[in-house]
Amino acid sequence: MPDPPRRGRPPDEKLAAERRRALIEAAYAVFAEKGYIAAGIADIDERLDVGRGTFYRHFQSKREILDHVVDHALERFLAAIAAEAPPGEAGTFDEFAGQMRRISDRVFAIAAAEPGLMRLLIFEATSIDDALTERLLELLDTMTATVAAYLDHGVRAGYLRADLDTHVVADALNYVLMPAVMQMLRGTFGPDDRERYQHGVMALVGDGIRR
Amino acid sequence: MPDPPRRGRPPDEKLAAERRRALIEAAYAVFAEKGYIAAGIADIDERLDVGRGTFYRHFQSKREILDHVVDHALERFLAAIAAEAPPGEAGTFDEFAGQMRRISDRVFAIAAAEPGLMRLLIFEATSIDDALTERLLELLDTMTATVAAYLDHGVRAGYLRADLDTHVVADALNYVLMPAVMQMLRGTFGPDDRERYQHGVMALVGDGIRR
Amino acid sequence: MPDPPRRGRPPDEKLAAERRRALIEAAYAVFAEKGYIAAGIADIDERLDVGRGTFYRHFQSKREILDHVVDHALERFLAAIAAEAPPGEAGTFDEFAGQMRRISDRVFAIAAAEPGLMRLLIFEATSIDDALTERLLELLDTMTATVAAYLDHGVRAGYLRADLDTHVVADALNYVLMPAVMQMLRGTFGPDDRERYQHGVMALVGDGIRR
Amino acid sequence: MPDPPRRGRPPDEKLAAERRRALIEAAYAVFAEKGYIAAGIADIDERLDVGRGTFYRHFQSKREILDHVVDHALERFLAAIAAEAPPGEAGTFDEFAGQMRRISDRVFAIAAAEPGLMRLLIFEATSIDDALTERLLELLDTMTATVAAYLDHGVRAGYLRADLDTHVVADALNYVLMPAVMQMLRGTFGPDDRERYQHGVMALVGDGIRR
DNA sequence: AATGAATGAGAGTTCATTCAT
DNA sequence: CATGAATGAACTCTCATTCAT
Repeated sequence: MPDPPRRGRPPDEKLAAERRRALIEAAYAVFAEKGYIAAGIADIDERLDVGRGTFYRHFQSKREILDHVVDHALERFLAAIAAEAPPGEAGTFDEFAGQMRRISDRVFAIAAAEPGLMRLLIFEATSIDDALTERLLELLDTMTATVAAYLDHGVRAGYLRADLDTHVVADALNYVLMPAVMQMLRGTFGPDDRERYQHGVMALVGDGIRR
Repeated sequence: MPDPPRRGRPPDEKLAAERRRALIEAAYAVFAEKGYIAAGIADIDERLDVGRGTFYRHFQSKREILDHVVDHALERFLAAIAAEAPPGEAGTFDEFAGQMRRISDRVFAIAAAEPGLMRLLIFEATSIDDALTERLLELLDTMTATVAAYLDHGVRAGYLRADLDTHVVADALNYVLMPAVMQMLRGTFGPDDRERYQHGVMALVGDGIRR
Repeated sequence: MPDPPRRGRPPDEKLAAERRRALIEAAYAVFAEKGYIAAGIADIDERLDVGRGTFYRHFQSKREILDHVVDHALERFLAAIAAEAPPGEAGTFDEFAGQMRRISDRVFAIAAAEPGLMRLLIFEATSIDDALTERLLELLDTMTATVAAYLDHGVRAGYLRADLDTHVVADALNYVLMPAVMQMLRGTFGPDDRERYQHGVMALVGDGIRR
Repeated sequence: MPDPPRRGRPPDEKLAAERRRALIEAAYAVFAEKGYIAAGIADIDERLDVGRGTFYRHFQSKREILDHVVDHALERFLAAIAAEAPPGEAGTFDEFAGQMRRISDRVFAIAAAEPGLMRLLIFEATSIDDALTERLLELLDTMTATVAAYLDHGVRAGYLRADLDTHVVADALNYVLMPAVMQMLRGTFGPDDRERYQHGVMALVGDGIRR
């Protein structure tokens, strides 16, 4: 005999998941707009026009939903990096430069689309929690390690200088994105500026790392 | 008609100015330690052992004193840069490199001495206020403009590449300090790391900008 | 006109009654474990693995089911007393003492088996409601009246002192159980203590009431 | 030179102490009326017509002020006992009986004056906190130990039975007050009832413990 | 001029109860 | 008839700010 048909309204897990998603989205929007600390649970509820307690059906606390918002964001960054072909694909410096270019394009695209998210991640995280700060720093470490892997391959393949301190260079390359990101937050950074910026950095760094 | 002569003991303006200074200093220490948001007016008052209301005799709000604290901090950064000999002094690339090195030494020294201040400026400012964010970004602009002036001189003097996009390079140079600053905030960045970092960056960038 | 014959499956009254019973039992367990105030409707529902709303199909409020839980408990106490042979059965003081002993044994047994229930009845009831307090006090009155009936019989039968204030003595006898009950709630009252306690009380009171 | 005169409004510790006292009193009244759990901080504030935050200037939490309310109450009980002449003063059974009588008079007086307090202590304490329950049980232990000391003296002095289990009897004597206290909470226990009760208990117990 | 007691809006969170499905 | 998602009032507690002294 199969499971007896359960009485009543089925738990509709899709609905619950959808609510969670909607709440995370609303929280993301509110956090991005006002900042995590200034934002209130009420702002999130009002954005969805739900009651005060609904939030707490789905998340234990304000702090918890922040983790989900951050998860969401980190996944996007990691995807932006992982979408690129692996280091081994590049046989020449120009191919390598193309890889770097595409990764930075994707990061820029995220920053352009979601400046509030960047602010939340880069600037507010450290005010909130050691755990959160640590997660963010781990993301940066991951990005550094990824770029370092591309550099290491370049050294082995012979198109980058043998004496590169690849870890330092990778760190610097990552952070070199920051002035552009910060100018995006100001709203004074259009596609032309971005083009100019990427080109300038490559011209600057290119000779420094090329063999 | 001039102000009528005031009766009684004149309000001691020097004393009031001193109080203000002391309050700003205390606020500086408290904000650096706990962060602006987590800090309370009470913390500031207690540090000076004055009553709760005294604060409001000298400042209109918590937000107002933050401006003065930030003034204080920005001055230090600007002084760190201004202390260096003007661009015109450097006649060779090596002299220029020495200038850059000394500026970055001073910035590192501030960051090492006052990590809380860095956190406040870099990470918390944007959570608080658009006006404050704007001020911070202006500081970055000033730093960029300053470094760009050194670069422009180098181009004119002939020891830097003629085709440098000096503004972009200056931006990037400034932000290249950031990974180091962030690692300082984590407490995982000793003097050796700093030496290695500065050296690595210079090796990387040197060839890129030198003529 | 009689009720028109209902269409469809008749509401299964037996099933509904069973649900009620199960809910009361679950509430009993939950209230005994966590206390009425700390307990939530959710705890009751979860214990039966039913939905949140089911509770409200059978009871109007948290307060209402408490009445039923208390009913249940009071019945057990009354049964503990009623199980004893009626006063008329005892012809001698020793027989009377045996009756008292057996009644107190039964009350102790309930307390030992269900300390949470005792806590609910004795200590929490009065925090909740005047109506509930009143019901509890009526139980005590009933117990007093029952014991007084045993005493009255003993006076008439001649084995107890003629000048006993039977109501006062009955009251006192009931409450003399309390120190033991309270020590049970503390967990510092084993069977030996109970034996010693009952024996001590009987030695104390025996001479006071015996003719 | 003496301490320089401090500027500003002096801390006026008397005022603060008075506020504390007033708050404890208000809390006592509110807790006695509605019970600790049902009472809100707002009730206390409104009773004194002060703002919401004033409470928290003087007490860290709702739980903390309860401790002070309970302190207050326990002191009264201990004073009621300590006011009696020490055990050694009684040379005869009648003098001993007088001592017991006066102690119980004082306890009754407290219960009559403050039924809500009794309810709070006896009935609600155990719902709140293990720490509070423990404190209450310690009070009961103290009362038991005190009465046991009177009994022990009586045994040594020869006017009480040599084979008394003094601890058990003391426990029972203490709790024998309870029916009266509970009836006071119902408001159905006037001075006559009390007289009758005390007399009845003494008649009952007197023969049981007297030599 | 300085004090610190007082304020009260607003925060995050809980939970008995309702009701669309 | 059962369900469980949704509700929202009420809770305890915080803290920037005010003001009588």
